[in-house]
Amino acid sequence: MDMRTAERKAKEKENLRALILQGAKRLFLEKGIEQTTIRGIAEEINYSVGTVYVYFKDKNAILHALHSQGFSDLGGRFQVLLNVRNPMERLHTMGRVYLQFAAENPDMYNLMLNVKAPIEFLNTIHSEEWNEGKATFAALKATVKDCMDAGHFKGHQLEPLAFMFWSLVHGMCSLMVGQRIKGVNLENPNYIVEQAYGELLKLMENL
Amino acid sequence: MDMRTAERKAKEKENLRALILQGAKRLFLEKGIEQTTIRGIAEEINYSVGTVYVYFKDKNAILHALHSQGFSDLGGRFQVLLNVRNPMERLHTMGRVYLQFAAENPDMYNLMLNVKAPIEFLNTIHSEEWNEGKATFAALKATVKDCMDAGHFKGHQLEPLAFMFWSLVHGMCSLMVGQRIKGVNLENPNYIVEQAYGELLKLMENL
DNA sequence: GTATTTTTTGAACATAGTTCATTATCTTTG
DNA sequence: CAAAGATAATGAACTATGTTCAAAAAATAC
Repeated sequence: MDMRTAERKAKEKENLRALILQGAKRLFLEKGIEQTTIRGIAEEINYSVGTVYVYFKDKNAILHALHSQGFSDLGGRFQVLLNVRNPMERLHTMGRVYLQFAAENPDMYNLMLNVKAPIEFLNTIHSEEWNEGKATFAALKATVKDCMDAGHFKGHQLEPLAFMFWSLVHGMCSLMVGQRIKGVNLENPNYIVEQAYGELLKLMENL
Repeated sequence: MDMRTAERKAKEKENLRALILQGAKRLFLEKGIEQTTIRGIAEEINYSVGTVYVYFKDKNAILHALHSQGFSDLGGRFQVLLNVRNPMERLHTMGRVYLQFAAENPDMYNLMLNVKAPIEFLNTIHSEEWNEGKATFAALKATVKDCMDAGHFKGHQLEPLAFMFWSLVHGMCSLMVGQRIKGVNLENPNYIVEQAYGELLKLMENL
């Protein structure tokens, strides 16, 4: 095959893959994960069902790709942390950015951290590395390490401590996106996450 | 209809309802939520699909009933807390019991706190009260209140603080049952939850 | 311009949840 | 006890989904 032709074809392939993903994302954000069907995606971009399966092994592969985009978005938001010099303040801001991301993209957050599909996809192929999770947790660990290097959290262990912070913030997000907050009889359900995060900061004030 | 007959019929109805739930639970624990189908449940107990729909409005109703059983189980485990007099120790133990429950019943925990179905079921009917969640959170709040009455957590607010604890422990459980822990490159993934919980206790030592 | 390769197609299959007219069973009544 | 009436159980049928794959269409090579 001609060199230029091969190049162009590769590009077209990549474009169509991106188009499918774009359609999938549109449906996903608009109607949620349940209503995002292969037929729906195909129709959205005016291709046939079969074509979708040429570019993605199965539905899990599509959901994994969307989940990766979500982490990419989140990573972009973390860029603001580069401007925060004080490590403790950076840690606080990181939590706020994370919380805000989940609040603004509940379905996407759910896909990224709760839904089984993306992880199942990794298990069916052999590489099986959850790079998105690894990178995100590494960023958190790096920030906690900076805090410790600056003399905070004396007597604590880096990894378990970082995991604890992640769990705390993820727990709030998970309860939020899983709709387990309203219905639990809170005095002030709208602000509970902010208030609870404030309690954490209070706890950490002298550490 | 005869009084005795009506009574017996009511009992038979209740029995069949329980039988369906029992079959559903068996399938659910054995094969997970995806593989628990109405047809499977019907076959498991040697009834037809239609019968299942006589006793439950839809699949969400079944999943909601299972989710309630899960909370009932968890509530049973909390009984040990009655023997723990010191409120701070009671709070710690509560967290451990909760963590252990999730570790031993990952699919059930997922159904109780992450899966949409039980909440969707509540939304379709009108009562819409998430009693299980309310009761569980109330138990946590009561314990935190005892701690505060005993002079701990000065300067904190009860409800946000309790929500923070819940989020923290739930976050660990959620990452665990959502299989987001392995694959994140931890030094010691098997003990991370225990270690992280230990970090929390360390943080709380002087509060 | 024809042959070959690549890409796209959509009918067909398996499996879900759900409905409901029909059948079977049980209860009452004369 | 037998017929009529009420209640319970049934499973075929409908819709919708993920998935496959032989065939058609389009692009490329010769």
